[in-house]
Amino acid sequence: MDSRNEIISATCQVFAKLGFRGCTTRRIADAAGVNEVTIFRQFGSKEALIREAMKRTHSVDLAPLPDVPSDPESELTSWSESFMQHLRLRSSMIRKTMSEMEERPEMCESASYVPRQASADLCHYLTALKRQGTAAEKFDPKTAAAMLMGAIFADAMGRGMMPDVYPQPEEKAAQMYTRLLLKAIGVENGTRRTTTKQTKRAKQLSA
Amino acid sequence: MDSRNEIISATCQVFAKLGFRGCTTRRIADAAGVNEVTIFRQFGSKEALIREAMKRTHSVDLAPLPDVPSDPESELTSWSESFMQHLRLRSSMIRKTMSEMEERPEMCESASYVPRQASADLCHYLTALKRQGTAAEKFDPKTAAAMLMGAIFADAMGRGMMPDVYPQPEEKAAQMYTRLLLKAIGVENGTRRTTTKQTKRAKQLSA
DNA sequence: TGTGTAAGCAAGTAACTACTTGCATTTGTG
DNA sequence: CACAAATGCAAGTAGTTACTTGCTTACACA
Repeated sequence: MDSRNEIISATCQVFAKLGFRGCTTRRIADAAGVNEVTIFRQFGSKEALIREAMKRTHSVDLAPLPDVPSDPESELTSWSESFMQHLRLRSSMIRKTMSEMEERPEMCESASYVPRQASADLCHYLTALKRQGTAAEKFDPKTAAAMLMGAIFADAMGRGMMPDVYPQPEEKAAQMYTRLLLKAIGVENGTRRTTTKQTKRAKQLSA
Repeated sequence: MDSRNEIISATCQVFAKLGFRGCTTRRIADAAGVNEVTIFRQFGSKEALIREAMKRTHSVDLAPLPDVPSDPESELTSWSESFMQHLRLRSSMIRKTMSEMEERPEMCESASYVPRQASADLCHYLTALKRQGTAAEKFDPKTAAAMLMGAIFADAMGRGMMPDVYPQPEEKAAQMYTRLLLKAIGVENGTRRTTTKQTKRAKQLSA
């Protein structure tokens, strides 16, 4: 039972580094400190192994977004920061998955779970802001959500390749995108400073 | 000289579909309708071939953005649309390139040329809007540029995989992101309707 | 103490990889 | 016509790939 986990986590590492074709059973065995045959005895085939490994990788704990918004700027900022952090930590894996998906559509299902969930959560929150009247402008929640998530996604994927194209400092980027979005939908940045508790929570989440 | 071009364009196709490791000399030869040895006689090695092919792929004609903004909404929208179209047409190639870049950093230079250029152009335009006073809000041009480009990039990369996450209809998406950004930086959508000529140009560019 | 299960090891299979060699054929040019 | 360069074809090299087989070792549990 122990070797099984060893193999799966090794598979994730190797796959993130080299993609499907580069993720050979030999390399997995070496990384896992396991004999190559053990892989086939445990999982039957390379494909089955990778399928199994993908299931584990694509699961997350995203920062929650309250049902009724009370401090949009700090709530949204901490959500953005946790989303950004999630993407950054998995950027290699995400790049590989996106690249293989056309050739192996079955990977799509598990891979798209997180962004789908994030989009739904964010849409729900933005809709609440709109209904509350906190957001003064007319806007389409789905478009606004796609814009914020897109900005964060592109930053997480592209900054390593071209750091000068993205805002500085890196740690403030999520906040800066969030503020821009809030302005776009007409949310005043009169952050309710009474809710220090919430600000605290935001900070610990982004850490 | 003809077989050379045939081989290079075949390489681009195969690479976009299967990535570096999947882009075998056998497959390239088949796609080019050429004997495999011809590849080695012409280019010496697979690596040299792909290097050559990448040079050709990563070149573009992006819609120009005027030095002095006159109709921000239509000008920016047509730019966004052409940028989106460019990304969509090359989405497979871009995905593969992004995936291989960690393993083959030499590909980065040619691949990052277009987004760098686009970012510089957009920043320049947004700065002009700010200086003009057309943009009422305080904002960082680089952040704003990264946000619009990020939204467009994520849409171009992700819509095929999860269409329900992105705004509908697809053809209006670039415009919707652009409008949101303009609101964020405080540009009134009082499009100067006198400049019908410009609107026309915008439409033909996006077609 | 005996037994079953999971693991290691060594070796081997058939297919595929990048790349090479030798020779025949085409093609454009003087 | 003659010559050279570009290409095709058939075959082969050495390495890698996914996956298999047969046999041995180690450990848990009864």
